[in-house]
Amino acid sequence: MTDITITLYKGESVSLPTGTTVGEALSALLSNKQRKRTVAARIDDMLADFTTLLTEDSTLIPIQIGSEESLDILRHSTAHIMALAVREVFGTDIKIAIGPSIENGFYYDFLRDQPFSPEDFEKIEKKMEEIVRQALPFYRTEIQSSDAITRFEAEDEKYKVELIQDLETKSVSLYQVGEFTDLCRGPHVPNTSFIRAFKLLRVAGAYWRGDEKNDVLQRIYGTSFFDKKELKKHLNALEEAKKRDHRKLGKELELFTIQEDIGAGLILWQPKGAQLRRLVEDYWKDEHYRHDYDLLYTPHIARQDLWKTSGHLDFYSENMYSPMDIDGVAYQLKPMNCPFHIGVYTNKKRSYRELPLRWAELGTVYRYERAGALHGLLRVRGFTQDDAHIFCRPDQLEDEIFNILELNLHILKNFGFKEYDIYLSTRPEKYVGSDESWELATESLKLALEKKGLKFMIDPGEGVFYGPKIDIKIKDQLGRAWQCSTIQVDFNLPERFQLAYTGADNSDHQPIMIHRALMGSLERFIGVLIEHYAGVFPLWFAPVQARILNITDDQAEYCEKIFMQLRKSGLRIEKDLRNEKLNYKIREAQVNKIPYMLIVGDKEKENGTVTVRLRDGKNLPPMTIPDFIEKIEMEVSEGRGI
RNA sequence: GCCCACGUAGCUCAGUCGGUAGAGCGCAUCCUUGGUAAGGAUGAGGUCACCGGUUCAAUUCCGGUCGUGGGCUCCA
Repeated sequence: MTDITITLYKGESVSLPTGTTVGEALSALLSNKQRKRTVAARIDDMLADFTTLLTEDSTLIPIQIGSEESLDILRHSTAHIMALAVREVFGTDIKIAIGPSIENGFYYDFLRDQPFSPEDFEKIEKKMEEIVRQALPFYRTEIQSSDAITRFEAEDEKYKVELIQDLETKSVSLYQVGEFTDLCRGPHVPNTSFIRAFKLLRVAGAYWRGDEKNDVLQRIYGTSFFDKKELKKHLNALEEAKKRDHRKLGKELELFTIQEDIGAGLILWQPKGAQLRRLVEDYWKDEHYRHDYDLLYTPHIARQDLWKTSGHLDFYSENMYSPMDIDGVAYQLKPMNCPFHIGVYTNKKRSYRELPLRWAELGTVYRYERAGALHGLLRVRGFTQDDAHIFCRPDQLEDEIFNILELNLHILKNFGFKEYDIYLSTRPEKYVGSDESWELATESLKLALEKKGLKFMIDPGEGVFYGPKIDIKIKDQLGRAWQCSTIQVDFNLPERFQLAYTGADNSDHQPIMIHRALMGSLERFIGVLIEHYAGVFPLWFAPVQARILNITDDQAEYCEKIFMQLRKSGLRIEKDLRNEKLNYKIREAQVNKIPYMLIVGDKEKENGTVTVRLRDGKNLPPMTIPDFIEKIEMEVSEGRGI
């Protein structure tokens, strides 16, 4: 038998016989302690288990506990253990589909008539613990695809058969743990004892391969970690997310409500929420004006013919509401603002000298969303986009994109979002516009991103049919990503509406149109803001900035006076002069997350001051009303960043 | 839209194996005037989501509709 050289990445080498397993090689190369923390290895670009045979000189990168990859492997392995447990508890009549690791956990899809209940979860978890205790190894085998098909057909595992058929490979790998053998690419942890901390979280319906024409499967979600502390931390984070849920906080803080008799997906902004929204809107408008945009207002309905011209009736009608008849002419609610902005553009003949035109509007649109997709403020049927359209010349495109990115990040940063996932989506299979224009636009988007020094990923073929786009997902306090900003180049509408400007050569040219939204929609953005801040809004856009609390009725008159004084200065101020104890009033203001409590007793009344309590419990020394106003105004202008 | 679960007072929830319902918070009134996270008493609030069916009787059982939640799908 010949020897091969196995090298540890950035480490030493050993000479071992051909056919040595990865596990054996790692034992030779790593200390006992380190090997115990290793779950698999990377050989070149391939992931391998401990049982993988080494037949040529190789370099091993150990995958150790703590890395992203190790968690992926662990969770994938846990999914297998769950499937094994499910079949041990409920029998092999339950058919298995797929069970991958996902962000923060894993799932496995099963075909079973009855739904899984919480008691079932307990049984499955108990069985899983038993399996884990036995430290069962994962065995990998490679077999001919045809043999695998025969095998799974015999077991009546139709989903597995379908998967293998679609793979169209000669051979497939199988993993066996205990009595359970599954089609799987691997790798897995060496044995089940690595699975130390897991929990099944919920069950939900899912279609086989995500297609609603297929069988509905039951998907059990769970999560898994290498130690109990990490699991606990994760479960706490889930609890925290629940506490921050904008639907819950929206109700508690009286920001918005959705009512059954008004309609699903339609938001009613309550006074506090309306105030919050107004602040976001005003800030947005100010910033746009400062960045040389002009503001538009356009209607909510338009003649159906307009939507024919724009093409929305062809490619967007399933999202549009049925037409209404006005004097025998069909009108439809707008799902987008673009045709209206185009209407402003075509109002007169345009010269190359006036480009770029930057027009912004908080435009309310209505889109049909499937009932099951609706979700609080994040997915609704009527919403207001922070929309803008830029009409420019090709030579202006890159600068315009760059400027949009600047404004975009400036606004997001000011609202406290400092991390993003950025995607550049390129030409899809079906598209309109010339290849040269796609080339130019895609390149401009890319250059602008690079010039701004932004990291981005390319989503090949994921652009809209009318042009390439940049999508920005913002990361919130808990690290969750939300799709908000989008910048899209459009070759379609300028063509459909025959947009033109007169060039320096005195002939007509077609402008490039850019659609963009920074917050996406006010509804979604505010929903994300609520969760990001857990309802504890910074002073500059807190719906209520301060509340006056008197200690006894004796100070009521003085409180009324300073209330009006503060209100007139533009502060968002409330008063609580009820016949309640101070403790009680403080608690309530605290629960309402109000930034400042102005406490007024006899001392303050005599001195013409207020004592300021912050929502973190700290106290400021008594100050006069003008001093307090000045303090607030300073803090607000700092927050607004203008 | 599809699968599963759910819908009881303004809110959070309990309850009725079929005989029209309860708590806490909130609200109102009264007592209390108390300096940094809930003072006390009394009281008013419910077509038990809506529409049908079964039944002597339905909030409870059955069917449908609407809505909500977790997913699938889609997206601002």
